Amino acid sequence: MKKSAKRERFLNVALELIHKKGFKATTIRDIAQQLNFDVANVYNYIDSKQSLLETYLFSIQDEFHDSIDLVLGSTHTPKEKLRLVISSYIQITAKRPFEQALLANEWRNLKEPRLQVFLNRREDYENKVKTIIKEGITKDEFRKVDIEITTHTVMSSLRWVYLSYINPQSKINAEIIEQELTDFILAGIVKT
Amino acid sequence: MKKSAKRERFLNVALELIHKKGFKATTIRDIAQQLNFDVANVYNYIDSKQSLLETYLFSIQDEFHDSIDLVLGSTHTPKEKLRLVISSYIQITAKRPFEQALLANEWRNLKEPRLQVFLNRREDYENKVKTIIKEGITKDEFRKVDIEITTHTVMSSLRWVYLSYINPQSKINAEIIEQELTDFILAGIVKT
DNA sequence: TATTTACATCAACAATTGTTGATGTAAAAT
DNA sequence: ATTTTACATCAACAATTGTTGATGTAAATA
Repeated sequence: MKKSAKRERFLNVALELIHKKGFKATTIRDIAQQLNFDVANVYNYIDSKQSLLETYLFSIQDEFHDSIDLVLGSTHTPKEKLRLVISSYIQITAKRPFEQALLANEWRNLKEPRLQVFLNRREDYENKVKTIIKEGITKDEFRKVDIEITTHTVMSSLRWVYLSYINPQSKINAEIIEQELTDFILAGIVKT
Repeated sequence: MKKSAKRERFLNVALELIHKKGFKATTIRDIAQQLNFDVANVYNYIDSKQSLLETYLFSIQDEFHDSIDLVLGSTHTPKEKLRLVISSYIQITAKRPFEQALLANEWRNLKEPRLQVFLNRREDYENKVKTIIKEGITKDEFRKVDIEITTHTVMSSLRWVYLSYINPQSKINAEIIEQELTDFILAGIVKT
């Protein structure tokens, strides 16, 4: 699949539609209509409806991995590492809120064997966060929290953020999200 | 619709199936097959596929509202109120993890006008949490956090908990979830 | 200039979907 | 004893679905 301006537009329109209606509820005919062209023409842009979803999900998943790998490879303290992970997570979300929404809500619609690949990769990411938290506890920077629970909680705390970037009438100032969220999460973990 | 033992079983089997496959992906034929009876027989238990989803969602949504109303009507301090809300939220989740999963993932499949009712009611709940946080700030028990962001974060921190009650191979001890989560959330809010 | 490429339309398919009507039967209520 | 109720089966519907093959055209490439 090439990357032309037309294809770029196609992918964006389809993405917003899938976000709005949900993947299953969005038909190829819906996408075609939204773009004002024939149903069959959709297949000049994609191989299948499934592959379309895969494109979105694996692309943004890769970006998340790249960013956390950068942090993991650094020499910062655990506290600084966690702060950086939160920061980069929010930055990616700000840049690609719709794909992040799919990541949160539509991954179930993947089919095997790609679903398994996706889930393994997601677990990888969680394990990387876990590593940071473990290191923080070992180095006595973090309280002796339950690692499983804390990892889940940290991840979940971040998962709603895309909403404030998608919804234009959101009263939430996107700029202060990072500060507030970082404060909140670190307060729950860091030793005082 | 009556409440017989057979209907009870039907609702439970359908619920787990819908949770596992997703609402859209679960067909009436899937449900029938899982129960080992004919497709048409399903309609002796429900009016429509839609109404089935509504049954689950509004039922557990009501329970959440009842429990937070109890807390709001009490004379506790904001900190104690928040602790009670978290506690009752987790208890409901523990009792009805599959319905909680639908609440988190499948509400989009509701159709108008019921979708609007659901969303208004969900906003109501969030506003009730907001009220507690506001009160905590006013009474100087909580830090001067951003109310919108904090409410979202608190709610999101709780939304993953059903996983540990559904997944039997979860390494997470269900008993300590409440303690850890309460600690985490309060640490992010309470003034020290 | 000749040819490949990207984008577009039309018609049609096979499969899957939620739902209904007709009909039956055993148990419960009258 | 009779009638209603709860639960069950069978066959069939109309609508919607993802996808394909045949065909066209304008622009980019050779």
